[in-house]
Amino acid sequence: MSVDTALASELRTTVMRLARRLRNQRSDTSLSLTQLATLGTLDRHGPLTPGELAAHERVQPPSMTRVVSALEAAGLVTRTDHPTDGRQVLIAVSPAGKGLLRDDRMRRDAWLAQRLRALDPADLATLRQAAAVLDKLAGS
Amino acid sequence: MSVDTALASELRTTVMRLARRLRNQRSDTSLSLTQLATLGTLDRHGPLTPGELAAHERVQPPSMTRVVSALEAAGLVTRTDHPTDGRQVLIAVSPAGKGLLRDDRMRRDAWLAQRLRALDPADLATLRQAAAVLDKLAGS
DNA sequence: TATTGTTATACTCTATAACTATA
DNA sequence: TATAGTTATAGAGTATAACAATA
Repeated sequence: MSVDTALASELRTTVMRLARRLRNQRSDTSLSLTQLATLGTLDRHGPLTPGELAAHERVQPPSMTRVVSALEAAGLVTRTDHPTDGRQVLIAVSPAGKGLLRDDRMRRDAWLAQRLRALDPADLATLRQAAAVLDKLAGS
Repeated sequence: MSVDTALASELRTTVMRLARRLRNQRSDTSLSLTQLATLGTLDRHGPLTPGELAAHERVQPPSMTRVVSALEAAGLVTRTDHPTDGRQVLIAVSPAGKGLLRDDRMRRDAWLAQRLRALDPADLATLRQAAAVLDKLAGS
C-alpha cells in the first residue's frame, strides 16, 4: 500500500466522521436535508428557476416542485414570474429564509468552534494550513 | 467574529463538501446508506443483536428488522440464535459482506488517493499533520 | 409481567409518466 | 413542435402500534 493510500484511508474515515457530527447539529429538524440544501443553494447563487434548482440538487423536476412548495408554504422562499419567459418562475430566499440559514450556520459553527478551543496552538496552526488544502481536495 | 469562528466556518464548509464527494463514490448502489452503515458497524463491533444495531444506527427496531432481512437476503450477513436467550438472535457479517465492504473502501480510498497525487509535497505534509488533528476534532 | 423481535399499517421523500401553458 | 412546470401515481425507507415468543 502506497503512502498516499494510507493517508487517503485515514482522511476518509476522519472526514466522514466529522461530517456526521456536523450534520447532526442541524438546528431546524422541520426541514428535510434537501429542503435545507435547496435554501442554501438559493442563498449562494441568487434566484434560480425550479429547473435549475432540480439540476443543481440532483433531483427530478417534480421532486423540486414539492420542495419549493414546502419552502414557500413555510415562508422561506418567494416565487416571482420570469420577466420575459412566461413559462418560467424565479425562486428566491426570503428574509425569513436567510434568518433560518444564519441560525443554522451559527449553531454548527459554534459546536465546531467550541471543539477548536480545546486544541493547542500548534494544532490550530496545522488546521489553518490544512483548510486550504482540503478545499483543493474537495473542489470540482 | 473570533479567529476560531472564522476557521470553524471554513472547515465546516470544506469538510461537508468533501464528505459529499466521498459518499457519492459508494460502489454498490443496490444497498441503501443505512444498510451499508449497518454492515460496517457489524464489521467493526462483531456480531450484534437487531436491538443493539437499531440503537447504534439510531433507527427503530422494526426498521432494523427490514434492514437485516435485506442484508440477509443478499447473503451479506448471517443470523444465529443467541446461546442462552431464546428471544435474541445474533447478526454477523458473512464473508461476502466483508468482501463488499473491502471493495467499497478501496474504491473510495482510490478516488481520494488519486486526488492526493495532484497535490505538491508541502500540501501533503500539511494533510498528514492535519489528519491527526481532525481525528481529535471528530472523536467522542 | 417485562423484554426481544416481528408483522401490520401509515407517512415522507423521490421517481416516472402524463398533462397544461407558453415559446 | 419543444420547453418549463405541475399534477397523478408508484416505489423506497422509516415510523408507530399491535402481536408472538421467551425470560
